[in-house]
Amino acid sequence: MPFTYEYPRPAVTVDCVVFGLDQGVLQLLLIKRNSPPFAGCWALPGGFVDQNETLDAAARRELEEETGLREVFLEQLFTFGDPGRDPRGHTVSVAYYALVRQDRHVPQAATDTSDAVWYSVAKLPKLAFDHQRIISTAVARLQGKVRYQPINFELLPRKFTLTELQGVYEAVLERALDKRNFRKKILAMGLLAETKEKQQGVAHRAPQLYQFDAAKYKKLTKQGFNFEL
Amino acid sequence: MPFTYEYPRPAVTVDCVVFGLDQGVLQLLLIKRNSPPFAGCWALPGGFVDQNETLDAAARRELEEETGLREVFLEQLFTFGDPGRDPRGHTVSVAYYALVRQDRHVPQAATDTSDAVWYSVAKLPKLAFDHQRIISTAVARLQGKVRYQPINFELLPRKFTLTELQGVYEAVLERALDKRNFRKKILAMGLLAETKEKQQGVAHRAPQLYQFDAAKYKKLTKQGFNFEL
DNA sequence: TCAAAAGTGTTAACCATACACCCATGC
DNA sequence: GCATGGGTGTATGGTTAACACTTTTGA
Repeated sequence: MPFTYEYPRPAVTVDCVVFGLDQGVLQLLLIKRNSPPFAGCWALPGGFVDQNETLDAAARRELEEETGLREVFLEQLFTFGDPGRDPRGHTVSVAYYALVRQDRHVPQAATDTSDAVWYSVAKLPKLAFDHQRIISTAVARLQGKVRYQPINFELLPRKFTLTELQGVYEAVLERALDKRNFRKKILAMGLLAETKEKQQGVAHRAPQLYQFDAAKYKKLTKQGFNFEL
Repeated sequence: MPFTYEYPRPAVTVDCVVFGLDQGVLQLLLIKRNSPPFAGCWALPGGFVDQNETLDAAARRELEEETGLREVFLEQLFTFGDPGRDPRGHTVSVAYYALVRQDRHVPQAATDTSDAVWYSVAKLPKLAFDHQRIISTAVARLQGKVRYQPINFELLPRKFTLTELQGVYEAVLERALDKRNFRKKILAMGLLAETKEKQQGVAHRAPQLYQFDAAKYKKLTKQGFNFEL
């Protein structure tokens, strides 16, 4: 069933840069393309925006369809619309980035069409379209955002150790941080609540588990509090 | 001449939030709409993206067509795509924000169709579509960006006094800054070059005029320098 | 008892803030 | 000579950065 308009329209798609963490290494979820263009290449999960669908909804739908992931942290990144970026014709892509908790990682191998695979951000394969550029934009955004918004928690399980948290910052920022200073600072903010649990089954002193207190963060933010590194 | 596609496509537009400065007050450039929907309402300059046109090019083209402004600072802001935002049908708008130098301000009253008028950001009229929301997003972005990128210079003439520059920061951030600390900090960065000129014809000590040294900024940035407030 | 990571304080350098008076100019 | 904004320095408190050893646990 064809759709006709008085003026030409570019196609509108969404693409998702999905960040995850494995063994303290920043990973990205990619999809193997089965059909042209770029058949056999790796690409970001994404697809066309449906009629009367919000952009956020389209991104979430495509993410679930292609990777099985849902209820993740998702934010709009940037819109890419260079005419040459898709050989099939003028396509405007609204890019999103997502952060996936470590314990939800597993991309249901089940999803019919596609193999979704985690790749270390440091060693990405050749990518379809301008997806390499989208990823670079996403990494830069994440590095910037992490300094003034507590979003790194979205990459860890609900309960985590301070060392794990520090590891996320180090993975994202690509530099080492001082352990004592990091703990001092992050605890001084009062956004972490100790749980009564300690990590089990490690061959060394069992570390304390903490939880991020989102309600407290919201409250402090309203009072003009500023999260900083 | 109709254009036909296999699947429905939203229309794609660009909208520009144009910031200017008048007597130290932050202003916005708005267009009076002549035709429905929202005839008689004020709106952001903008329009449809042409076939095989980049988004940036579309934004610049619309800006020039509707306001006569060209060669301004222009950056992508955010993309708004809620299905209800345009009563004519599903329309995705890629919003941009622009900063206009004070000495280029004058929106050629000449541009045929439209009256473009500067409004103080503090006292905006009722706006068409979701343009109020786009503007709020732009103001928030500008306030954030100004702290870590030297973009405020784009709102001043090429040569300006430190008091003028401080005024821009105060207008954008909506709070007073300490004169001595501001000067110390901004001069310490070494991004301002004294010119040999002083401001003329003022009924008090003639202030020194400065210029922003973009080349130096670029060089320092490459070396890892970080502009901060 | 060894290996492995957890946890913990102090000091010194730097940076941010607060604050008030004299200066040059045009009218 | 007066009104107007331009221009300048210091002291204090707070923040960041650098740095090493003891503790707990499981194997």
